[in-house]
Amino acid sequence: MTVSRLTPAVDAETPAAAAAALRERGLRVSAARRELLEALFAADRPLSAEELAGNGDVASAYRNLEVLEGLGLVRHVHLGHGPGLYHPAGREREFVVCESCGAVRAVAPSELDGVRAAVLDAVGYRGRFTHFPLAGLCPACATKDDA
Amino acid sequence: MTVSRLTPAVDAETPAAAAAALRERGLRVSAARRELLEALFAADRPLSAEELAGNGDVASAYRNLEVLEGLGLVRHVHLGHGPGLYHPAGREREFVVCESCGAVRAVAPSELDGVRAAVLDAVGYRGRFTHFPLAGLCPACATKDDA
DNA sequence: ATCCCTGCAAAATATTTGCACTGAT
DNA sequence: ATCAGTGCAAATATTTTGCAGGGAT
Repeated sequence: MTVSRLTPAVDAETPAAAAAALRERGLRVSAARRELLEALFAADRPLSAEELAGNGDVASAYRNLEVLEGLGLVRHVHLGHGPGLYHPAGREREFVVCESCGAVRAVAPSELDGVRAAVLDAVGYRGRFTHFPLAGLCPACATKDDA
Repeated sequence: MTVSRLTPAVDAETPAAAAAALRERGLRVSAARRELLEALFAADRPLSAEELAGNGDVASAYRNLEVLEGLGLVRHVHLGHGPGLYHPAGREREFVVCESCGAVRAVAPSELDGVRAAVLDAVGYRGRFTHFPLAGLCPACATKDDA
């Protein structure tokens, strides 16, 4: 998927709202999709396709997540070496990860505006930490200075 | 490898120096390792294990890169979804990648000290962009505002 | 001579794709 | 009734691991 990056977040706050968004586009709301959305919105953290598939088919989960991401209903983030992790796009979040202990902080984008300004100043890029997180050492690991 | 993150960079500037570092630790300098180091130091950009293996065995390339990384002679970076890319650790670099066009900037760590300060201020982490790059939109893509 | 390293095969992990059938509309 | 979506199998991509033979020391 390339289009997902170009699609603005759709602020669907519930599985029902997301289902409605699917129907609006002429897409179908199957049992698998309903269960996927249910799991997605119930979670308090980003989940892998495997976790989201539950009993169901993982390949379908990937396909459906791709569709939902294309519609801007869902996003995924890569926190380290594991599988991509999916979450509702409406919950606008950016991620900070500790490379030593793996601790993840999910923060509101506004919390990283100072970082964005510094990145712009340093290299001219507009920093975005939704797909790949900001990496570093958390306070505890930085103190241990073992990394 | 977990140890690689804990190992300081060794400033070997040539394949011969790296080979010497291997011998110092009682490790052997095989043809495969020599060729690997040759390719690694000759490259002007980080290369994948596959590229570095050339004709040789990819599994051995991975194993050897892991060893070299454990000694602090080599590092790898993940720029997007492809394979990890390896480069000599002596060339201290951090990476900035455009999520839209894939453009990569390799910069001296000092260029990102301002960013590090902002990250520390915002979330208390010590930013490090050697293993996972700083992600965002390059000036051209940010202007197109298509992402 | 020792034993680290190699090369091949196979497994593990993450993701994608082909295909025939089924179910949402 | 149509055709998007499902579930299974298989392919693809990246990386790791087991093993027996070979080469660096």
